[in-house]
Amino acid sequence: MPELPEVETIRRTLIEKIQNQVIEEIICYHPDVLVNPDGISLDNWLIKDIRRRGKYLLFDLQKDIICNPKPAARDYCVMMVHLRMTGKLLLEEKIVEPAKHTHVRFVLSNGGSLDFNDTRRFGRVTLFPPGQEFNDCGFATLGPEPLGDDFTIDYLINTCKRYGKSSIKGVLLNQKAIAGIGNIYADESLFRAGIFPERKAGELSHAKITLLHQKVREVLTEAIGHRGTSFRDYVDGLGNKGFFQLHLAVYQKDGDPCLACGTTIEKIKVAGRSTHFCPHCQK
DNA sequence: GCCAGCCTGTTG
DNA sequence: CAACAGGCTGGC
Repeated sequence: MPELPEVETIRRTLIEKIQNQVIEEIICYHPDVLVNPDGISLDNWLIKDIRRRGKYLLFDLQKDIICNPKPAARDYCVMMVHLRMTGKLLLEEKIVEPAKHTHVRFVLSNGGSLDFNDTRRFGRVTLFPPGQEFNDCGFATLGPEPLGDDFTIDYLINTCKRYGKSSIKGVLLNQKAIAGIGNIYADESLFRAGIFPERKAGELSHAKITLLHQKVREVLTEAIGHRGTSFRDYVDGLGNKGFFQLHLAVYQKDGDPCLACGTTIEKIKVAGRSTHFCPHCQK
């Protein structure tokens, strides 16, 4: 479900509320969802920081030891959360009965909890010893952050060359090429850049790639500004919806007139995903 | 590349 | 009832 702007919005809502809180206990209600191959302790972790990389959230945890001048490696860990399609992280102010699809609960020192809830159960919470999060191969092979300095026009030109036979939409969705773009923002970026989603990446002119680079950053930045897209069930860490669905041009707009030219928006399948585009504006 | 598979829920 | 859903992996 959530793409970069949604995951970033969740990160921001959570860090404000629970940085420096202690996870007193991690309770797992469904064994598949919490992955802990190193048998990391499930209690008394101080939340030092919450970072995002692509669609992953990384919680930097430190053992809550009051006077410990020489912390050992086992006093630190990284908790990686991937929400996949329907995952949510929801703060509860008090301890309540776990919801139907709450699979992992983080009991907090403020008397509440952070609940990992995921209807389709594709998402995962994985615990790693410090620095070992790269053992998750999806994480290890992530491309650059599209809003970061490494995502340059030259990088996108070279990446389009490297994945030249693949559709440009396939490149945008490929997490090894660029981290964090999903189906909504791929379609919206391609509309703004005027590129037909099935165009081979290798055929695009440098001018078009430059425009796409700009539009990818523009769409993601605007979407973060609107706190993400709540198309079906996305909510942030406080249960609030985003607003970027009010600014979508093509995603889920098939049958509607294009706001730019009036041509009917179409829906096709590209790179295995439903794809929305304007046949007049996108070539 | 594509496509099934992982899951449950919603929509047509 | 079938088709589809914001993601990703692994097997051809």
